[in-house]
Amino acid sequence: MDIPKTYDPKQAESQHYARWEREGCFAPEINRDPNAPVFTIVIPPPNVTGSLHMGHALQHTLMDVMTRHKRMCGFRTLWLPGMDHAGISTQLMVSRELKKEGLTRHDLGREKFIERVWKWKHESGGQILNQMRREGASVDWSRERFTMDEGLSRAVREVFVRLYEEGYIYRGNRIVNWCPQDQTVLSDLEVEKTPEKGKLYYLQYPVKGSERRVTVATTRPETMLGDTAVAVNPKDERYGDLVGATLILPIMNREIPVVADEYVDPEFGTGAVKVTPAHDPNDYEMGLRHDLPQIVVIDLNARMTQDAGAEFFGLDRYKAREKVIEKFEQLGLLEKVIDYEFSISKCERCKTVVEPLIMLQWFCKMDEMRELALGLMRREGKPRFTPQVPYEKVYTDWLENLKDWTISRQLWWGHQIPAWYTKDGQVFVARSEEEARAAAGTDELTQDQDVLDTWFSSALWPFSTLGWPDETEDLKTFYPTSVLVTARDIIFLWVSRMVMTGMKFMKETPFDDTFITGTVLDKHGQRMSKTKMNGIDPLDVFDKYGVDATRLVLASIGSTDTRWNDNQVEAYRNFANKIWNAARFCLMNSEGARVGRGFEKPGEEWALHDRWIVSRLNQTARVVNDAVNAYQFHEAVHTLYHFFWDDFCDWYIELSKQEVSAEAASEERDGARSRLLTVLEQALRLLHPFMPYITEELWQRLPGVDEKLLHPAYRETTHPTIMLAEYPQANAELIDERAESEMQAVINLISRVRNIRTEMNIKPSERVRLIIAAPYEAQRAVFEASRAAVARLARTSEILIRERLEAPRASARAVLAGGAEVAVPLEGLIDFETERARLSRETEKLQKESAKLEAQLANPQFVERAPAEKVSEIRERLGDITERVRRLTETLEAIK
RNA sequence: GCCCGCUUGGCUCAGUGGUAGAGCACUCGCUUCACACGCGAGGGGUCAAUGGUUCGAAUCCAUUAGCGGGCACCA
Repeated sequence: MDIPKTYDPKQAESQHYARWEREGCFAPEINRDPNAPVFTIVIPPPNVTGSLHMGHALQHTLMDVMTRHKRMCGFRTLWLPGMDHAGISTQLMVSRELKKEGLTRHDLGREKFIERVWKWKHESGGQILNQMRREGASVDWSRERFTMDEGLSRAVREVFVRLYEEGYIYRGNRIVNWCPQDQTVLSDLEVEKTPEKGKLYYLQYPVKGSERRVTVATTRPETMLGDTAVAVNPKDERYGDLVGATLILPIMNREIPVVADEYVDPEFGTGAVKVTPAHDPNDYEMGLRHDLPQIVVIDLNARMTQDAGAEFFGLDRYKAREKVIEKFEQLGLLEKVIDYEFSISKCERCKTVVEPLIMLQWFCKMDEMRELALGLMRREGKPRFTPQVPYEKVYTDWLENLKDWTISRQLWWGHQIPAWYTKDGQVFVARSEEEARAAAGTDELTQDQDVLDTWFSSALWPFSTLGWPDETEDLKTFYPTSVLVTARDIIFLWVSRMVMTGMKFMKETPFDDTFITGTVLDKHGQRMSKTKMNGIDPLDVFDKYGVDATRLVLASIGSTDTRWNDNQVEAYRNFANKIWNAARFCLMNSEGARVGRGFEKPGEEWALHDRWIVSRLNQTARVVNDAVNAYQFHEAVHTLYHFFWDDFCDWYIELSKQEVSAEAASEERDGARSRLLTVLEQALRLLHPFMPYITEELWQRLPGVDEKLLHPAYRETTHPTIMLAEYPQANAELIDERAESEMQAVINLISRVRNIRTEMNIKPSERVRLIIAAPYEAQRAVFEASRAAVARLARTSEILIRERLEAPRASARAVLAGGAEVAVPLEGLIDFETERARLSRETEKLQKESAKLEAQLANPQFVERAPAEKVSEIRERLGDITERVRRLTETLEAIK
C-alpha cells in the first residue's frame, strides 16, 4: 500500500477543487430534487482591489462550512460570489498607475479613464477570487457578480429613480465631509475620528463701542476668518447683557452679532463660541437657526479663499492657522494657548483631515427607510443577530439616530448619477438618457458628473445579484437569503442598508440571520493592519499547515475575538495527520471489505465496541448538526475532534485491531473491516464541511465508494464526491446508552491498569497478570466479553474474573465504579511504600468528595428544596464513593 | 459622558445554577506491527475582587478594578 506516513496537504489541495468546479458541484442546479429546501448566502463582496486577509478567510470558512453542510443535507444551495467596484480605492490605484506615466486622469478624460480602469480590473483586479479557490470556497462561479455589471448597474439606476420619485433622494446644499486629498465628499461612516494632541486657542473679539472683549476658544483659529457670529447660552449670566451686541471680528474687521443659543455649553471653554456656519456642522445648524451668513473661507483644496482676505488667499489651512495666531498676537488679542486633546475627523482611506464644507450634493433621506428596518426588527426580530448581544442593540441604536446619507461622490469610477440637466439647470432623473430627453423635451442635456457611493450599490447586493428588477427565477428561488456572514465594522455601512433597501424594494428581509464574526488579532491583542505590518497572510498559513487545518482554527474562532496563535493551527495540522493515518490503517486492512451505506440497526455479530462506536457516531452527528445549525462552530469542531481522535482512533481502532488484522480472509474479519471502513467514511462525511480537502482525498481511496453514498438529490448527476454525500443524521435507535456505559467500564478498567503499570514502573514490554472482581453478574459478563481487548490494551498475560477479590498480598490494586476491583499481582516487583502512598492518595481524594456530598445531604434544606432526582443522584454517588472508600481501606489494611 | 462586552490552569480559548474542561506548553515512561505531526501515565485553576439572591453560584443580581468595543460631545 503506497500511502505516505505523513499527510501532504498541498497534494490534496491541488487535486479536488478544479474537478468540483468543473463538474458543477457548487451550482444549485446539481440538486435534482424539485422539492429540496433552499439555502442561500451572498458573499460580502470584497473590493476589486483587495487581496485575501484573515478576516476574509474567517468569513469564507464559516460560509463554506454552512454551505457544504446544507448541500450535504440535500438543500439546493447557492453561495454567490462577487466583488464591489470600490470607487475611491480603485480610482486611486489606477490614478497612481497613470502618475507613473506622467499622466493624470484629466489628461485622459472621463471615458478613456474608465476604459483604463476596466482594463486594470481585467488584468490585475480580483486577485481574491483565485485565493478563494485555494480556500476551498464552494461558491457558484457561474453566478459571480460585480457591482459595475450591466445588470447590477441597472438595479442601481432603478433604485435611484424610484427613491427620487418618492422623495427619498434629493439634491441640496448642506454641510458635508470633504476629503481635500481624494477630492470627494464622504458619508459620515467613511470618516474616522481619531484622538489627537492639539492646541486650544483663546481669542479675544472686541465689543463694538466698548473696551470690553469677548474671549472664544477654538482648535481651528483659521476658521475665524469666516465667523459670522459669537454664540452664548441664553442662561449664562456672564454674557446676558451682551446678547444682541455687536463684535468686531479681528483681522477682518467685520461686525458680527452675539447670539443666544441653547447649544452652547456654559461650562466649556469660556462659554462663548465663535460661529463659522460654512465650516463646522454645529455652527452650520446654529447659523440656520439665527439666519447667519455663510462665508466660505476654505476651498476644495483646503486652501483659503478670496473671502478670507487678500493676505490669506491661497494659503494652506495650516499655514493660515499660524498666520492668524501671529496676527492675534500682534493685535494683543491672543489670550492664551493651551495643550488640548481632541478627536479629529479623518478620511478613512487616506487619513487626510476632512474639511466640513457646504456643498451641493445628493442625499438619501433615511427617516422612513430606517423605520422599515426598525419595524422588521420589532415585528419579526429580523435579522436575528449572532451573537445577539451586543449586535442587535448596536444595530437598532444606530438606526434610531440615523441621519441623511450623502450618496454622491466626486469620482469617475462608479455608477454615474442618472440625473440630467437642461441648460437652464432643470433636473431630470431617469433610467436612461432617452427617458430623460423625453421628459425634458430636449436633447441638450448634461448628465450629472458625480457617481454614487459604492455602498449604494452594495446595499442592493442580495437582490441585484439575483436579477432584480426583473422577476427572475433566481430571485424567486433564492431571495430572501438564509444568512449573512460579515464583520462587525460594516453593520452600519452595509448590513443595515441592505435591510432597508430589501424591505423597500423586495418587501422582505434580505436575510433571516446575520452572523457577525470575531476579529482575528495579533498575538498582542492588536488589530491586524497594513500600517502596523502585523498582519498574518492566510496564504502563508495555508502553505505552512494546510488549508484544512487553518479552516478548523477559523471555524473555532467563529464570533470570538481571538489572538492568532500558530500553535493552534499546528494542533489541527496534527489532527489532519491523525485522520490521514487512521485512514491509512483502515486502508492497509481493507482487503475483502467495502464501505457500507451507513448503519441502520445493530448487527447480530456486533461486539460491544461496535455498538459503542455507532452510538458515539450518532451522538456526534446529533451534536454537530445542531451546533452548525445554531452557528456554534467551535462546538462542532471540538466534538468532531474528540470523536475522531479519542473515540475512533484511541479506542475503536485499537479494539478492532485483533479481528481486523487477521491474515486470513474470513466472514468475521471482513465484516469487522467493513464496519471499520464504514465508521471512517461516516466520520469523513461529518468532517467534510470543515476539512474539504483531506476528506475528499481519503474518501476517493476507500473501497466501495460510489454514487449510492450520495444524497438522493445528487445521485447520477456527477462522479461520486464526498461533497455530495449525505450528511450523517443521528438515528435515535442507534444511540445505545447501555453500550456506552459498558464500554466506559471497560475503558476505566484498562486505564486503571495502565495507571498501575506506570506508577509501579512496569516496563511496557512486560506482561502482567490481572485479577478482576465484580459483584454483579452483568459486570462480569462485560469484562468476560472484553477479555481480549483488555489483554491487548492493558498488556496482560492472564486475566481472572471473579465475584470477590482474592489476590496475593503483593498486588497493586484499584477500585472501580460499581463495586468492581482489580488487582495486579506483583511478586518481587511491588514496593509497598509506593503502593500505600498511591492508595492513600486516592482514598483521600474520594473522602474529600464524599465529605462534600455528605454535607449536602445533611442539609435538610437541600433535601427539602432541591429536585428529588438531584437528591437521589447525590445519594447514589455517595453510595458508590463510600463503597470504594471501604474497599480501598480494606486493601490498605491488607498490605500493612 | 452614555451604552455594551470581557476577565476561567503558563498561553489561546470552551463551559453559563447542581462532581471545573480542551488544545498547546510542562513532568515521567515508550524503536507497542496507522501515526514521534505519535502512544501511555501524570502535575497544574480559591473560574478578577467584594457583597447579595439561592438548599446550592464560575454560572443570576449589585458594586469595584483592569482590558476591549460602540455611540455622542469635543467651541
